[in-house]
Amino acid sequence: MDRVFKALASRIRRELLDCLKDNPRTTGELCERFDTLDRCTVMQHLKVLERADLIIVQRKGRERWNHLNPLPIRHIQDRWIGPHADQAVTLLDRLKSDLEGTD
Amino acid sequence: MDRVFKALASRIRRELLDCLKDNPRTTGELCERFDTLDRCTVMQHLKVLERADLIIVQRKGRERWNHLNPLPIRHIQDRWIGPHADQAVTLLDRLKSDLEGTD
DNA sequence: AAATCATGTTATAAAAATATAACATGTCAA
DNA sequence: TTGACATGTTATATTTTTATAACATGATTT
Repeated sequence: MDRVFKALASRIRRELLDCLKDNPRTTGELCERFDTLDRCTVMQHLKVLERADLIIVQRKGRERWNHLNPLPIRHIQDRWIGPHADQAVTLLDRLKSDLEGTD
Repeated sequence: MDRVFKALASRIRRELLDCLKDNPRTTGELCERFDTLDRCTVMQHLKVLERADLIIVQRKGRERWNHLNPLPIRHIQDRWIGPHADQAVTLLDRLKSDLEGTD
């Protein structure tokens, strides 16, 4: 879970995952998409994502295809994000009843 | 959104938010809870959380009470985490129909 | 087989994050 | 009023992350 949260801390890495959301892409395609960065940097970001299991790598000949793996995201949603986000409902309920209490 | 993701990258900060999930606590209480860290470090972590709007600070005399603000978490859930986590359902559907296709 | 393509790795510099030390300020109790 | 309490800020050292340069490897095309 730690690796996933750390991986998602970087905007570039989130955008990489955005790119992969609908379709897998080759490493080369991603390097073109983020052409303001040195290729090595993109490689390093991809490595962070891979070590967090956020992408699955598939080699085909000399190409490397990167697939989004949504399961760790699902996992942090269920285990951390969700329970904390649920407090927003609790908070709204509390505000609501506080307001009703003052009517 | 960037600040929220960066704030959540740190395990210590996530644990701070865990502490605040059910009840607000004073800064002093949090420093005691994380007594392996220097108080200045806890202060710095709290500052990151505050600047990400993940906590709301309420001063009462010489005490500072820190309240979890769940709304930014809700926000990243709805805007980023959720849509990407939904791919897990899509992925499972795809695997399922792939399996059915091979029957 | 040689050249090109696609990607990978290591080294290193710079930037960012994290930790503590030291000093400071405001509130409360004696 | 003084001392204790609760917290805040700045300076600085250390660690981690992020960026590029340089070199390397395997697959494909010519």
